[in-house]
Amino acid sequence: MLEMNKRRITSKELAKLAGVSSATISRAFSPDSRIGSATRDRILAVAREYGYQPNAIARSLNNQRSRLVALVVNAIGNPCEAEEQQLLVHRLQERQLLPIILCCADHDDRLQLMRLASTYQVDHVVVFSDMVSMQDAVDIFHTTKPIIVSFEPLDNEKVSSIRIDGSAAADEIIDKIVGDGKKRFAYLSGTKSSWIDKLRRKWFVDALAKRGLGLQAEAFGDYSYDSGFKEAVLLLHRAKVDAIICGNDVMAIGARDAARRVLGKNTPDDIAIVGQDGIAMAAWDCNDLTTLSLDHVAFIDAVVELIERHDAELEGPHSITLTCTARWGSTA
Amino acid sequence: MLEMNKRRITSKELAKLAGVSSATISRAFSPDSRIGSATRDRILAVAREYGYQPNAIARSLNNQRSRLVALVVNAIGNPCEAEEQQLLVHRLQERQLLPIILCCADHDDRLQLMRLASTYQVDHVVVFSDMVSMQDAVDIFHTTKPIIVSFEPLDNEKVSSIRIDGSAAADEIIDKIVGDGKKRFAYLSGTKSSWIDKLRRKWFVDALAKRGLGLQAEAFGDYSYDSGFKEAVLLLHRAKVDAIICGNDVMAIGARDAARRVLGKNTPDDIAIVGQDGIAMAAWDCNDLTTLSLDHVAFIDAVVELIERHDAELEGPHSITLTCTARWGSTA
DNA sequence: ATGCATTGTGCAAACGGTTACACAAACACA
DNA sequence: TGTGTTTGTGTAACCGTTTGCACAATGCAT
Repeated sequence: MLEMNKRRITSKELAKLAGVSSATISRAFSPDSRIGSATRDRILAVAREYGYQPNAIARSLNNQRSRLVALVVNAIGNPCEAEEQQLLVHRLQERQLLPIILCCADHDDRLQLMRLASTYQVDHVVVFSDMVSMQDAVDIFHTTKPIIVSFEPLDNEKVSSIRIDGSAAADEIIDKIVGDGKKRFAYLSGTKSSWIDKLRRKWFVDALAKRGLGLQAEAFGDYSYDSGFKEAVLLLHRAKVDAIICGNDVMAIGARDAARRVLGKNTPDDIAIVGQDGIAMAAWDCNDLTTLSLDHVAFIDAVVELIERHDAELEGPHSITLTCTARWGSTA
Repeated sequence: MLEMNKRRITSKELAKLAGVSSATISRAFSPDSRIGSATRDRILAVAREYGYQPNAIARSLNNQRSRLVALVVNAIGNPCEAEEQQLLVHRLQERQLLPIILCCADHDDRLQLMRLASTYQVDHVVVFSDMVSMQDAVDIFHTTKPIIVSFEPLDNEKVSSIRIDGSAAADEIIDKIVGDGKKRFAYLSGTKSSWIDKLRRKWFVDALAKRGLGLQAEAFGDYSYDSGFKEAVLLLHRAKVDAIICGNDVMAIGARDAARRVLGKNTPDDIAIVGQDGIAMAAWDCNDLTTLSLDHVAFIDAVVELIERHDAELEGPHSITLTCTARWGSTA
């Protein structure tokens, strides 16, 4: 049983116990370094006995490599991001990389936070949030390996990006809805300043335009269920629409509830409702949402690929494009 | 504009630029250290100019204080934890503490992961997951400040804990359901090995026992919507019950959907369904769940209080007890 | 003028590892 | 037996800070 409250043993102390120098201890813990296998085994045995583990902080200082990854996210609870976050965290951990979560609603706080994380010499930065200016991120993390950003492209030697293309899927969805006889569309955006939201909106607006249609009404929420509910109520009172395209799935669920509960309109007959993201909850029986969805696994695969590319010093930022697909539910 | 790809400037280099020693640089960045205010101002100005920020890794090595906090969680996406995680992350960040997320389903991986995090000399450990043995956690993190564990009590000088008491609320809920004429109860557990799940189950079993009732049937899920749905179907085919108490809200939503969709039974008339956690989604119009809920803010307040207690070296582990309340919805 | 706190700064030794370099021992080959 | 390569280990410098100690300069009371 290890003693409590005792300082962790250092390599120098272990060296004395094993009758070697601290350099040899270090080598015993570095996979491919010149060391006799007998010595290594003996050291590892003694290390286990005394509970020795190399201090990652000291190691990082020397290596210039912290194995820390900053994850900049909008929110942790939000299901649209959570599934991806979860996946990414697992993939990082498999690679012995530790994720530091930076999560902050307020703009200035976010900058402060990124500055703080940058002092920890993180090896990589993944920006999931489209609320942070890439230029700010680059300025703050200019000493790390390239930054990976989910969406917003920025022409900079430090930024690798993942582009999302949902235009084809939006086209299919609009096609179906128009085929069902709907004509009066509304778009319910996420946050106003969101880059990705503008992009998503464009896919649908373009798809409508192809058919000579436009938006009859528009509103802005904040990606939350409550905002979806509230804005849908206002929207439906304000304008006569028979289809609402929402900025994400959670707002779509809110809008669906609002239509049903407050206006007595049911999907898909009275009104069509479309989400975006393709989160698991969208497929739940009680929701069964029609949604423009992105393959989360493919997305995270892409992020991991970019990280590995950076790790391998195959620098030069890179860009990967992913295509969305439609998930057909009973709401449109 | 800062130059790209350039090594971060060090305190020694900045010292040269400012015409002082690196010790003085350090003092300029330490709030209460003996330094002339003129010198400090000059240094901060030069630092800003060259984009200097003290290297937190080096600082941690020296200080024996990393300002890193390990958060051991079951999953990131799971809404029951996500709300708390989100809150805690914010509170930590306010205190300039950076959270490292450890998230892992598999038992052995989890131990590996905790060992990895422990090499980063985290200052605090918060265990949100009831899937990890506290004894393992203590063995691994025996050099950090006391561990904070959400639920499972362990009599150890390194463990502070937060106890949850839901017995009174369970009593109220059972009272209401029995008053509505229901008699045949089932309990749908979360994971089998979960400590907290056993506790929650006990609250309800005790409340039933008080009224001379027992469980007619029982099943085990994994806290997910899908498992709630599937297990409820099996359960309702297997046994005649008119009330299902679920281990968390998400399973309750799954069970409600299963009852309605597969069996054609509606809440609360045909069957009563109760959740636990009190997540935001439970209050959504489409769910409106009756649930035994915990005040997340109070919970995180308690966690933060324990962390500050440890930080202030008012050591000695401490224990805080929180009481759950009932949230009344239309499902029971 | 003298002594004595007080204040501001530099020097150098930590903190706990890694690694370039040096060197001895072991082995190869003629 | 000597030369050359390989292998395993130790020495010491370094990674970028913090901080105890020493010391000069300043202020203040005699």
